[in-house]
Amino acid sequence: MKKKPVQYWLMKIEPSDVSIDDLAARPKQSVPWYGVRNYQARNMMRDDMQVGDLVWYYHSSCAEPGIAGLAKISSAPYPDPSQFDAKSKYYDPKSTSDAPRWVMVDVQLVERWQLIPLKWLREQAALADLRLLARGNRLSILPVDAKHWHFVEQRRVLR
DNA sequence: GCCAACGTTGGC
DNA sequence: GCCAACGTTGGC
Repeated sequence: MKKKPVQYWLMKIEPSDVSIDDLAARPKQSVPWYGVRNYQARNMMRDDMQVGDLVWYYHSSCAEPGIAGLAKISSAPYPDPSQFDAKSKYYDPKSTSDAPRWVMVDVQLVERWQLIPLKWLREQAALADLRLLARGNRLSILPVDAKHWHFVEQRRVLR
């Protein structure tokens, strides 16, 4: 595949599953992003992500939703083994090893941040069209525009 | 191909 | 726990 310039992503995870502190404590500070069962999110991992792309590690479904830190894509896409595990809640009986339906990537910690609350993001006029903030957004993986990325990069430490 | 029913997400 | 929004499923 042709190498693209670095791209930016937001990936949601429940901190009760793997919080940023859990990530920091893991071997290689890396986590396999298993369990995605949404075609749009899968397609982004399979077709668009490149090793080295940067990621906002986002805590969702918790008391303080927000961006918990910076991570990066640390592997090419590969089949998600949980789709073949009949005991897994992510088991997909329609998927075969010849034609795996679900893929995943590895995500590695770059830097823990002081949490950037969702509430703060919503207050920034420059982020008005950030996809995370769009009404009814439920996708667990979202692309982030460079302009939004850089805005947060400049402002997050000045809050 | 339509669309109602259902399950899930995720903020509050 | 509530509920709006959305994706998926399956009957027709």
